[in-house]
Amino acid sequence: MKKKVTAIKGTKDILPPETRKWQWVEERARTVFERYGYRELRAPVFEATELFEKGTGESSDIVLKEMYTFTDKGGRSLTLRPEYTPSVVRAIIDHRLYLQPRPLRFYYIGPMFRYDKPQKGRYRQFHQMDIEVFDEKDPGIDAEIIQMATVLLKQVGVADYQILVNSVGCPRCRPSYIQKLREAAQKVREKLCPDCQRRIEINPLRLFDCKIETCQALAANFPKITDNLGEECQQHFIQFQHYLQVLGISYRVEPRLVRGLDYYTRTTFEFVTSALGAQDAILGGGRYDEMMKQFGGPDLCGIGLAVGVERLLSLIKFQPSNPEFIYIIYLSEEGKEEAMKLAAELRKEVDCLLEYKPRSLRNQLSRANKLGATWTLIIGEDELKTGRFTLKHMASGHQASYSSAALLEHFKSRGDQ
RNA sequence: GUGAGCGUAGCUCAACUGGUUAGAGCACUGGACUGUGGAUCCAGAGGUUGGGGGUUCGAGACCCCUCGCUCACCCCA
Repeated sequence: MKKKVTAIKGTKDILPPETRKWQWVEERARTVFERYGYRELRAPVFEATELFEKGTGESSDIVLKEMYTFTDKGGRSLTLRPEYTPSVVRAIIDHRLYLQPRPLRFYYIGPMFRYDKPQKGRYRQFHQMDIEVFDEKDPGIDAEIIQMATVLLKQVGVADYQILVNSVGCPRCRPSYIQKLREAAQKVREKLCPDCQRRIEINPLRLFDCKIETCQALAANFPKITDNLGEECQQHFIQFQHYLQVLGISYRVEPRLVRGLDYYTRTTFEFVTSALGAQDAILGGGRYDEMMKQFGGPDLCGIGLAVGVERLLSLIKFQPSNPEFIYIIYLSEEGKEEAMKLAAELRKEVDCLLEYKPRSLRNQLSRANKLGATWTLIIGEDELKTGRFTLKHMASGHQASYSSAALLEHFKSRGDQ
């Protein structure tokens, strides 16, 4: 093999027939999102780097080490979006969308970019289906979003998952909790692993995530965020869970569920599965009540979720079948011209494939068979003489002759069914 | 960024302890077969064994470097 030009690390070509599966999932997602009142908002794939530094958060792993950042010819620092939420917030402020009747609901399906080391279920270009709600502080919406996600999963035939929920508090109650947690960890610092010792300063919430047994045992005695929420956050969390129960959704409170984005407040949640390897989250999200304000917009709260399309697809066994089509066969120049005209007509009603390499009848039938044609339409000497063309159903071998008008009528009535 | 495993034809894989000109199945193209496909048979095309260096009379195999893929850590979709 000569020097290869390949897709770059962590990116993938999505080829037919795999693309059918994507279209199928995307279509179902759109239908569900629209049904819950969401409308599509398409933002650019790149933004000012600053948007993510402020939005996603300077201390998040995403901003610290995972962004595709570059300088354009005008000297601006731009970044391929690693997530969607800051872009929507920016668009809302940009276009004063908050002046429209609120709450606002948007969805989007598209690629995201993170400079991560690729592994199972994790790519540098990956795709998310994302929904966001602004200016709805009632915990009912938190529950509704989760209920909608269960509907989406059901629509695409995914059943093997668990719902984890948590509350991470807000800027009023979280700092004092973090302080408490740090103090508890400091007392047993010597017994913790080096990683955990670093976590005490950097990200104490991660102390609960350590895989080492001794650390886990110690962490079990650390104070939990869910026991240290402020009054309002506490009420929100209780109500949220109440509404989940009202909607008949089973879930597990997981106080360790922190999520890597700095901006979350109160509700966070994740849908996990055992079928994905180490990257077990198929969908995740939460509330970000402070973001809009931080960008100088109005003080509107927000909540959203992102579904990982690759991860979702890897759980879906189903492969949609190819649509039916006619492979048109001809045997002479005169037949070719008739075939071209007929194909143009028939395509108003049915998929047609016409090929231009001269082949024998046998050869063309063989090719039609390989390509999976539902029917072949034969235009040979006899057909040209009589003006009646032979339509052959490939699976059964049954064939019959039709005038061109009758053919069109035949497929038109099929389409109406 | 750290660690481990793996790189032979488009795909799946062979090639003994290092030993001729690196093979097979599937797929592809053509033919047997000039108006009836799926089957069978024949033929063709397809490789710098990821790349570079080293050891050796001799390397697909052994050693070093490098690139790529995969999985895991961190973190996340």
